[in-house]
Amino acid sequence: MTELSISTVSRVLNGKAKQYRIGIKSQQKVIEAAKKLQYVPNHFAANLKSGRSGTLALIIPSLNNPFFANIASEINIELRKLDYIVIISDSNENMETEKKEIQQLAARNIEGLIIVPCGDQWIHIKELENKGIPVVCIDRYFENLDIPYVSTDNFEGAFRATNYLIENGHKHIRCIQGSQSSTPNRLRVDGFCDAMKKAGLKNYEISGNNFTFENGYLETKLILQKENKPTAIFTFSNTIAMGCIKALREENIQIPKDISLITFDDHPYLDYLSTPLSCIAQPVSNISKMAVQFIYSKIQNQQIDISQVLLKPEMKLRSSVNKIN
Amino acid sequence: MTELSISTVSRVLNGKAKQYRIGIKSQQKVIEAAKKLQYVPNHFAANLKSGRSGTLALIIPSLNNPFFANIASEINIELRKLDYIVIISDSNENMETEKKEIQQLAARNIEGLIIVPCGDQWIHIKELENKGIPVVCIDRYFENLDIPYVSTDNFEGAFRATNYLIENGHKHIRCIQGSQSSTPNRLRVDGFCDAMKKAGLKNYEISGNNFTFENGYLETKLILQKENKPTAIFTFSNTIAMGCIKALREENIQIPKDISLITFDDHPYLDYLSTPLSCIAQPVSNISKMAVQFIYSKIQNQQIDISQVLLKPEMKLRSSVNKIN
DNA sequence: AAAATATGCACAAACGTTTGTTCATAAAAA
DNA sequence: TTTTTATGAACAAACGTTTGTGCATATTTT
Repeated sequence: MTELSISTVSRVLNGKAKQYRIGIKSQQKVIEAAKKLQYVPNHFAANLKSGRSGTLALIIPSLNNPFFANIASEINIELRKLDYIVIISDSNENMETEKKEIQQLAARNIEGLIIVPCGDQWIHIKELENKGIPVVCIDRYFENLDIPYVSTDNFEGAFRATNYLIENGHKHIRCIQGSQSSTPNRLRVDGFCDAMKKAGLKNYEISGNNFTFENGYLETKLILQKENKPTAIFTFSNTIAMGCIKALREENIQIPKDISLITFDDHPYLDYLSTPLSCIAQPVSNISKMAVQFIYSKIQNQQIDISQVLLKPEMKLRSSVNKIN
Repeated sequence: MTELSISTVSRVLNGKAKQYRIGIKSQQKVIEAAKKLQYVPNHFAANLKSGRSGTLALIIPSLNNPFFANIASEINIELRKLDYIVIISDSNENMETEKKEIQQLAARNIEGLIIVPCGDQWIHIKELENKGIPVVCIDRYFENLDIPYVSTDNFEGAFRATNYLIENGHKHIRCIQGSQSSTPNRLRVDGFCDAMKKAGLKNYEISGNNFTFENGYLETKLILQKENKPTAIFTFSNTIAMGCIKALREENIQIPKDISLITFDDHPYLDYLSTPLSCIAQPVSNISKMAVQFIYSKIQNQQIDISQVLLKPEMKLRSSVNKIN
């Protein structure tokens, strides 16, 4: 068609015309022909040769959780801007699934992985990194492991939320936590306990074991069984909060009249709940953008001095916390 | 390592041992060695040769919309079960983005595409199909085009919702619609108008032009400006409904005391809103599963007799519609 | 005018598999 | 024993690019 060799075409289309001194005329011929024929290069062949796949992977625990869906959306959009395609995997909060996904992804020569690890194991993740594939953790991460991460300052978030409750006169507070094996959860526990201790308060308890609706529902039911009900509940995720609200509603407990509620994670809907819910909002957009920046730097072998970052959360006060006494 | 040829290894690992009569012993050797060396085949090379990429694509208008996130999640999980990897793209409700994505995906030799088309153009989609890549539309689709689709029976959904309002004594109803270029929207309009006409009601109007929060907000504001306020509003999506609620709240209009509200699309949160919202719930899970089944059949060149399906929606009554007069 | 240099492009190897074919050897049939 | 058939595994081409190298031809320098 162009009567030019394959290599010439390849170089022009890859913008290496100058480097290989392809004449202007030839370039135009190639570009024209490519348009006319609607030529799309075969990525597989290209990648096979070049080793670059133009593909990144994102593993999150559940696309159904709006918090993660939000992250996925942001990351997806950011990476497209950089001309990467992203494969989104749903580990379903299941360690085995996560491991299998990573295996599969490795076979697809992904250039990097952004992951919200779903458990406390990290060997498989570290192994991937050892193969030279950059990894960045978001939201959940591993302290003392030299994998870059971007997350919220969970300690501070929990600390502030708890203090807010305390300032409003609450002395008996219950926490419903998520997965105990996750670092953010641990830090939230620490932040909560710290605030309570500093205030000299001892009437608190932490229960729960999962970032799920069910966990929130069940634990709240349990809390409501007891004689001595708390004046406030602090849930560690939006899913837990929803379960909690369901249980409270079933037992005819009013928020915040009977029990105050504050939660981690924001969502547009929270404004429209029967009682608009106060929360600790994580900087999802910035977390996503920074994670993308990290992975991109690593792919390009750029050194990044600081690669373990905690961003400040924002407390959004609505009307789910009552001032008492 | 195994002292066997590459081809033998390939065949064993691809389960074609029997077909090519590879001895049991050799098979074991290969499998052992593969394990020991943690061998992962290079998909690019494999796909280059075989033409099969093991990759499907999903294009949706916005991951941030819980309705689509839900679909994405379901489809993702279903396709993983079939050993496919799925690339999720966010067209951002933008036609140009959608076209570009399709181009990019084609270059990646996807074996099929499931898409929620974001506009009224379909040439680029048809072109993809003409290249031999199976396409299935979900939610939004094109009538009179022979591309398979799975969606909700939007006419019936709107018809039933409207009738429900009418049965509750509403005579002055306003609709806030989404993108007029989409088939589901058109059918919802039809369903709504049909129900009104059949009831002999003439006091209705349809406004709006987008499945967005802002559209819902703005149109509601406009509606509230008028002298003659409707007794009920019917929004055509969850996003529109949220915008509508915000506007109503700002103007101190109570649901359902002052104005009743019913919407398309369900969401767990709807139960916990200040006024739990009645809705037409789309069978998301079934839509997703059927779409996967369609695309899988087409990939395997199986004939499917019926490939354009509308599934029945479910009306979920909560408490946002008042009985009047 | 000859030599040196710059310019433009094609050749061919390589990437890591898959797969049709061939070839050797072992077992079965004649 | 010889011929036929079954069994097992290697050979080599091909997939569609990328990229190092080399060979002309054109241009500049001496």
